[in-house]
Amino acid sequence: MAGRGELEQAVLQVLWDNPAGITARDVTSALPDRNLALTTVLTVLGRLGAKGLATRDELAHPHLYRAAATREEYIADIMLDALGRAPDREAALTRFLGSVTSTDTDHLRRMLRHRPPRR
Amino acid sequence: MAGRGELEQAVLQVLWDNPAGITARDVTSALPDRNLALTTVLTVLGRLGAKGLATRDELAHPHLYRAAATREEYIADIMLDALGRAPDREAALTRFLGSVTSTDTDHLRRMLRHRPPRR
DNA sequence: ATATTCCTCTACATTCCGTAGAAAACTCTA
DNA sequence: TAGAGTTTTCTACGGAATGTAGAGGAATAT
Repeated sequence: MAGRGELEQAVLQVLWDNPAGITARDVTSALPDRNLALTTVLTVLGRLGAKGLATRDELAHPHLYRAAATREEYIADIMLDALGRAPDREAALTRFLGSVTSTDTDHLRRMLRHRPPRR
Repeated sequence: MAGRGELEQAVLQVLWDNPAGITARDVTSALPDRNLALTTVLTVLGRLGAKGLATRDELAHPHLYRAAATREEYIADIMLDALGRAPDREAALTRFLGSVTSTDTDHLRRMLRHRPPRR
């Protein structure tokens, strides 16, 4: 269950930008264009928590919220989830490689060189 | 805009399993557990068409429906979309590689060897 | 021509999301 | 310790997406 909504995404971004934790009020301030009520942000944070995408430190007052996973973990999870739904992983990976930029393939090559194949 | 619903996914699967095209009635038959009305399937097929995920041959009677993209293209698109939302593509790819199976990395290595780096 | 099958249009219930007020709980300060 | 201010919870509502399908017109078959 991924945070699909626009606002949920925006709030997640704020959480990722504040890894040390952030209060609901400061999340609101971090999204000035939206002019959100504090309770709106609290609702969204609660929903993100219910989805396992955010955690909160209730010992702190006001509560501190954090993203449950890093941005990269979140992205990688989406990618892995998609890949996992492919009946033929290799074919999906092939198609993926075919659409990725050459910079990406360069990165991949370098990374794979540093993690040599299991033998 | 991805076909996010459960039923839409199930119908997409049927379309992928029948690349030559399939009638709405046969889609219904392919999902016996759901016991769906034919019109339900037609509605879903229409929605998938509106989303660009399915096409139909109206010259045939009954109409023949097909997936607009292969399963692999669909999957790869989701992966690319996720990757595109990463501020740091390299970091996301690194995390992705870290979670993928060793079979997957073997495949990737082989594929990358066949598509040498642009120089 | 008529029975059968198919397709379109319309509709309704449910769930998710954006949004926020009312009221309870907590904290600070005089 | 009693307000005052802040924070959190609960409840709610409107709009969109989705699952579901009937009514009735359109196409086909016999």
